[in-house]
Amino acid sequence: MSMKKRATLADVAAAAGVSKMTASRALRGAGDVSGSSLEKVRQAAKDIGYVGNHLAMSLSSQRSDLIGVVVPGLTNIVFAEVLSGIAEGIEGSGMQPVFGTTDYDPEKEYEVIRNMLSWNPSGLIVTGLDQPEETRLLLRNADIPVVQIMDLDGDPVDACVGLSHHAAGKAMASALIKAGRKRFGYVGCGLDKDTRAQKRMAGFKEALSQNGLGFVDVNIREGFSTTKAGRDLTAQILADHPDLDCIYYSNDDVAAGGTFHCIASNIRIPDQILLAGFNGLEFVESLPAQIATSVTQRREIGMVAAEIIISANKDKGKAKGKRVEFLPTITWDF
Amino acid sequence: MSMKKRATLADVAAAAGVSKMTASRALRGAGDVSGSSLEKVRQAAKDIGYVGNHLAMSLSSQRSDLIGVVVPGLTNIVFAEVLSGIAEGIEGSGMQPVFGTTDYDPEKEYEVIRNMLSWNPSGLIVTGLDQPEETRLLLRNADIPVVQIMDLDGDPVDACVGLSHHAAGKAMASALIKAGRKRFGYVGCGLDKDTRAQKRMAGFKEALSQNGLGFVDVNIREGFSTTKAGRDLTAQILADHPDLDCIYYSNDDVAAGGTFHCIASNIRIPDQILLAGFNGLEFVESLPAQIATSVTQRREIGMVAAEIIISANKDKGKAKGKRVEFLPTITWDF
DNA sequence: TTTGGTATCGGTACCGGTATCGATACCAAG
DNA sequence: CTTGGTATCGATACCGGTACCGATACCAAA
Repeated sequence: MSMKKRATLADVAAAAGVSKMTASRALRGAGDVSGSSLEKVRQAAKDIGYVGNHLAMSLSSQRSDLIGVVVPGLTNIVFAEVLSGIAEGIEGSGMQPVFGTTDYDPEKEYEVIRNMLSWNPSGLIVTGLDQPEETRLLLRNADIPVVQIMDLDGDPVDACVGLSHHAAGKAMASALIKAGRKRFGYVGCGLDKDTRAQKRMAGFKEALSQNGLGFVDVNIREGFSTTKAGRDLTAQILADHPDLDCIYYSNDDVAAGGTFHCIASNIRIPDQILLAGFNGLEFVESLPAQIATSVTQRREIGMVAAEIIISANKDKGKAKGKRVEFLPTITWDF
Repeated sequence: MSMKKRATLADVAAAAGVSKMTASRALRGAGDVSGSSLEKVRQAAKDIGYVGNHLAMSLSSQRSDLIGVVVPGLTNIVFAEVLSGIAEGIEGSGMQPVFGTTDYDPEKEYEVIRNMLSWNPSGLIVTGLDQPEETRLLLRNADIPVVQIMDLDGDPVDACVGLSHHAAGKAMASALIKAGRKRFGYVGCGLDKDTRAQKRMAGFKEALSQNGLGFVDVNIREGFSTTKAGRDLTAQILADHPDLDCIYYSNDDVAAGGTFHCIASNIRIPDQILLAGFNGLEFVESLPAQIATSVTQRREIGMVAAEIIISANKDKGKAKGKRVEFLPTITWDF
């Protein structure tokens, strides 16, 4: 039973009493097949339990129904949500996502992309715009639609979908200044590798200095963004500077930790101190204390990226160099 | 430039002055190649920028370096972490994960698995044990290693890695009873589809009734597990039963919402009420109030599943029917 | 009746690799 | 000098589909 090889198109054709080609056309819904043989082939395929072989199909037709997705990692819910959006975007198109993670390591990213290209994917979705030139060359020469996501601050290889993190940081700073805050701290994780968090911080800093302000203190840790790190770093920065009236965090996970520290230490939010994160994760609105955040459209970014690739495959050159911006909105009733 | 087709093995062979076969052997590190031609081929490949074609390789060698992963969805961090573990487990093996989401829909699951099989994957990782018979047949006939993950309560098709949710629910109930709690409530989301949450609840209920206890109230909502739902449902159940001294949640996300409600409403945790979740997500230990949870090893489950598939491919039949249990531990200083 | 167009089908040559096996060269042993 | 073993290499036949083009049948128009 298990020794029996999987049925091939030839088996189906034989069972239906037609040629391989007719069987192929019938199952694909390509034309030039009479109603009667179409029915015969379909029935035969069902009887035999024919499954088809994407490998052979892709090789011979030179296109692969595979979409490569490259993200830094999946420990952060943000990229999981992007993947989820991609999965939704390709729904019904018959495509399959293949993914690879880079751990924010450019060399690993290069290898992952290289490896993906060897599957002849119909498109590539890559996180960020800050690839080294060697990687960009790889992408450009791939001759398939490439969509870079999550970031708009930079020079895209082809299409891109996302937001300007620099602008997002700047906007948040402006909002916080307008809210009357004066003594700013910054708390973050993984700033050494996460270029988008760097850009937000830079934008934030720029807006501060345009208003004659600056960070009173900056507390950064390497490694993953965790709630625990946020709580610890916040305790630390507030021990050093009890008079801070605002902290900007690298993202909501870290900001949540800050929130928890303040609640546990009876520091009143937002009267005494205002906390601001980034992403607009689901739990933020339910926190027992209100914090500010920039809501990003992660699912939508994934969806649109997937759709661009699909439409670029249907209509060659259609989405060339397309650029889609999802402006983040700041949640806070200033 | 972009019209130029990708270099093939034949191009490399020509450039190196050897036959296709020798080039193939050289690049794969298979034997029967002299040092000099090995060097020539490697150099030629590098010069040309040869990338290789997994499609052709897989088709001709009849194995595919692809591992199919089927999860309910990626909106929940739990499955994202499993994927992350899988990515780590296959690190360095040259395999690539392809994933598909089912949205807890059995029919969609069937289609996704079917579609994946057509890529001739070297293995399949599928979430849960509760597939309908038709799907099980598909998996059994696939004649590749299949690992079902996250659940052990049931009859696996082949190998399985995970935990008993029924036992986990029971264990949590026992612990809470031992802690002196008497009036139990239950709050959950998506119980209609999530069979593992159902099993936890059933186990919990069983332990309660073995101790002459029961749920005072149960508040369930369809749809995703969100913090907001947890907060709302908790407010509701406590409005109806202000005297509950313990609530069991379908998972940590929902439990976090409950925690936030209690903090915002000045309900003392854990004196007045003890909250218990499931999963042991990272943020739980940093919450401003201590809640109980069962810590599951999600990354490890993914890693081990991936490793089983890899070893099963190296050593045919090696991991047949293997079963690995990751006992969850309850975090609470009872 | 001849001509030509349309609908339906099948033969053949690939797609880009690998498995298999036979060929060749070269050297040590008999 | 013959024999046999080992190292190296290439020709050929696939893997399971699809693209391309030619063949056939049938019917309407000339």
